[in-house]
Amino acid sequence: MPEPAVKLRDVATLAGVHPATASRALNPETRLLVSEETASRVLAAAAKLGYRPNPVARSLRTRRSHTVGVLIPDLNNPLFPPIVRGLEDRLATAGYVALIGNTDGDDARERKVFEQMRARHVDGYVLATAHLRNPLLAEAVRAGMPVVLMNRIAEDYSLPAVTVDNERGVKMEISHLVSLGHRKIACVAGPQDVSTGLARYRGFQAAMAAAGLEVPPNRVAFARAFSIEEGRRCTSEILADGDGITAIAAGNDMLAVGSYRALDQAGLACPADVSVVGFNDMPFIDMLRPPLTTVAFSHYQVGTEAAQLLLDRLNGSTGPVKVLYLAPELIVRSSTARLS
Amino acid sequence: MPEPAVKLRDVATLAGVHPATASRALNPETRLLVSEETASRVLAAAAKLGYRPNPVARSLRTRRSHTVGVLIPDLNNPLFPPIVRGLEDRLATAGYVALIGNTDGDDARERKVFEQMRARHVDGYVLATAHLRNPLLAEAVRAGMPVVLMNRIAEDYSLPAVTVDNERGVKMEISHLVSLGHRKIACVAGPQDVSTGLARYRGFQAAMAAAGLEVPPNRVAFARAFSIEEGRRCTSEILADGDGITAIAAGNDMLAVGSYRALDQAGLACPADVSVVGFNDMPFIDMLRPPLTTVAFSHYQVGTEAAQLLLDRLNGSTGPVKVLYLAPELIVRSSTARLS
DNA sequence: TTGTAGGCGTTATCAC
DNA sequence: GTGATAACGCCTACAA
Repeated sequence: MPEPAVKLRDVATLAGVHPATASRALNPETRLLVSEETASRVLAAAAKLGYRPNPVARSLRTRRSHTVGVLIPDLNNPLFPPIVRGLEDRLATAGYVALIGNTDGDDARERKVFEQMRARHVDGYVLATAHLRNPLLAEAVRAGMPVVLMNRIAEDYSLPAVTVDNERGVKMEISHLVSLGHRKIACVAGPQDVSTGLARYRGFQAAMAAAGLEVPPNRVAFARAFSIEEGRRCTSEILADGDGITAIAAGNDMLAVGSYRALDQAGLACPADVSVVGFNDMPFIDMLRPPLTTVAFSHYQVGTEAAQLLLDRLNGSTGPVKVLYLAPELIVRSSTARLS
Repeated sequence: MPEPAVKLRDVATLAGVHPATASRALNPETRLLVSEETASRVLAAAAKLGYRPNPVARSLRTRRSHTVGVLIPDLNNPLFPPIVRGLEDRLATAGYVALIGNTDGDDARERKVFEQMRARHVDGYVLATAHLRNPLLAEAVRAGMPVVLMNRIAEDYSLPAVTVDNERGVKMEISHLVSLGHRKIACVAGPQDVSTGLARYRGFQAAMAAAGLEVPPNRVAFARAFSIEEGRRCTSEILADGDGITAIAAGNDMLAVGSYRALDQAGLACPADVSVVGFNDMPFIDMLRPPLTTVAFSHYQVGTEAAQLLLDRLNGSTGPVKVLYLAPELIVRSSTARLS
């Protein structure tokens, strides 16, 4: 007995009005078109019957699904759950739901998911997939779909976006290391075809230059992915060079964990021999030994702000494109120590 | 220019057939009702125009949204991302998408999310919310909605479910500890109004009894939540009793981390003084110091199996209710050591 | 202020 | 095998 499902007509009948009138009474936007008395009669009838508008029929009519597509590389990356929650929570307050799609950093898969979402008539997209050049962007914009970027920005500032200020975050880390006496600071940079990888590497170079410090090429290594293994590999390479570095700035926390591994393997202690900093302050990273010094920002807020930016577009706001930079915060833990 | 959107009628026109015929040709289920020749003509026309069926219209007509509601306590719990991915991946192969709802363990919020999903006409539910007694279940079943449980089972086996064999997992841990010479084993149990908390506590008592070991009440503490802080509190209580325990079986990995903290505070070393085991083998738990001995199972598979169970129901399968117990695996790391 | 009528795009049920 | 027709539930010009 899958419940008869009460529809608008039933409400109208019970209230003794025409369905059209009931529709107007039920919709806050049009309620003022109806006499207060009938309106309350309709509302009462609806409540009594437990009426729930059929969103499918409504969507067919209004051509809005109240659904947004969210593309992320991988939900298993601990960075994303809080972001997604922020998104969903904020979207929910406006009656929207999120369709989550994982791309695994694979362009083909990304396109497929994108198309499936389009087929489902999502009203807009939130993209957190990080590859810098991406034809999807142009395509979505051309199709008139509202798009918001997360954790990356469009090179030409042509799209609304929310991201942490990566450059500033790295600068805070380098200042911290320098204040501890470190001079020979290495960089385990993230992939350079990814927005965050590039921005943080640039930030590193800028911060070092600002501190008047040299960065010989043998103190920089580029990871092919934000993974522990790549962090380990890059760090090992740098250590093998025998340049006597005393600190490592990793492109994110995962790479920093890889640095831990490499130091272990090389018989070096953190922070006694080498200090390490990460980026992101991802969940549980404070449980490591030693707890990692890193840059934090509100992941949840990235989600809520991105949702808000999209909702603004969805509501027809047509103002200038907003790009939000969230403030980074240096979290000093025990992976950094004064140079002795 | 939000693209004119090609519809069925356009395809029909181009193929020179009636929309109804085009519909039949396009739908694999009904294609055999149409001559092969016209079918291919329609298909060609559709391809040429880039036709995408409007799922909203289709849903209105067929009364199936190809959408399922997934209720979980909190996406930020690292256990869930892999489960959700398993779900989504499997559902996607059948053309379904998941709507994720976080309940935060709050019954009121759970009901709200449940209702919102119902309003969106989800075709079924996957519930991973853990509270044992839950009126939602009866309600959903009464409404004729397919429901599958994850990480818990219905007490009377009345609903399809996927879960790890908690009792067996705990038994493996206790056997492991006993084989290392431990006898005074404490239990930091999870909340008893939660399926996994209860099952693992029962498993603990059963395993201890089977090993012929006593469990005085002062060696058991019940956490009010699966949190680090509760694990710390419970462990501290047990330690304060001065009973000289040599091992702790925690209700899950978070509680085990709390045990680490409490041991630290008490000036005890793990595993030198006290061995600790967790449950779940959650992501990144192997990065702790010391790496945690725990019980693993495929989280991803929990998701895929649950999805499959639901799809079976959705496809009208009406066989007996299946309850799947995934095999647990003991992962021995460095938090357990031979009693010296 | 309220009723009428038509249509959103698709599919199910008839006829032919 | 194919075409015609109606209906899924709702919204919105337009008319009254």
